[in-house]
Amino acid sequence: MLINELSKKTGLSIHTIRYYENLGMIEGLSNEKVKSNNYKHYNDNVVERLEIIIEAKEVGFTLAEIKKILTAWFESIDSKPETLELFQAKIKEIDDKLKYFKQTKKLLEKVCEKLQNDES
Amino acid sequence: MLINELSKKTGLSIHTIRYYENLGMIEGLSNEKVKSNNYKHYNDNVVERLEIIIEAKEVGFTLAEIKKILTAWFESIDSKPETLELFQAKIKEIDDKLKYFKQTKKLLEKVCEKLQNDES
DNA sequence: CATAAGTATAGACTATGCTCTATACTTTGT
DNA sequence: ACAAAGTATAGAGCATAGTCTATACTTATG
Repeated sequence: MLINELSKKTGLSIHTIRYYENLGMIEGLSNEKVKSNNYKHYNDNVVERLEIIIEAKEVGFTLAEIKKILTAWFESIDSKPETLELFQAKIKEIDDKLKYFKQTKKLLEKVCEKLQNDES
Repeated sequence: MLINELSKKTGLSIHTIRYYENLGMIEGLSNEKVKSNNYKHYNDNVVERLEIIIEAKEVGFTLAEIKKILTAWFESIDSKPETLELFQAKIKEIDDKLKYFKQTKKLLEKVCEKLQNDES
């Protein structure tokens, strides 16, 4: 598929997709033999990668971190112990964040109660 | 307490604290009657506010959003239905994030497994 | 009492993550 | 064939959240 279709499938803007491609997070290939243009073609793996990017961004990973996740997951070149440690640390971070989320949810619920009481 | 002590208590840099103060998220008062300077004094309420800021930032709230949380919690001026709705929407967002967190944690655990298998 | 350390203010600078514009080329539809 | 739409590349611009520097004043210390 071309970038337009990829954009529609993922909900990401064409600009954003190109930005991610410039960062080396995804890669489209231009079919040099057949075509006179250099339009890039993206396969389903790219969709999968973008979906992981979206999900990981949602929980606060930086693009640099997500790039490492993708490399470890799809390329598995980077199987140094350091990388394993990085991800184990990240799992711990996620557990911490879960704690914070629950605290903040409680805080917000208290705020809501307070607002409702003030109103009545 | 002065800004230096506040910085030490919260772990935030003096620069960051002043940045938050410029945004109107916290307020220090200079004791105009007694002193010749305009050094600002911060009370324990400011520490509390900064701790809320740190916690809420941790779970991905923007500073603008956190400012509203603080206003609703401490000033309770802003008890418009809109504000209540904002926070109820935020609680829903947090629930969504919890879902994403669990997914991402699973992904990372799989990545770790994969890395460990490749190594062996 | 001189000097080092702390404080205030304004503004410049940085990093991240987009977002948009300009330019140029390619393809598609009528 | 010609206009409209799609694509590529480079680079400018923007929002958020700091971070740092310069300047100037105040306070504390040997």
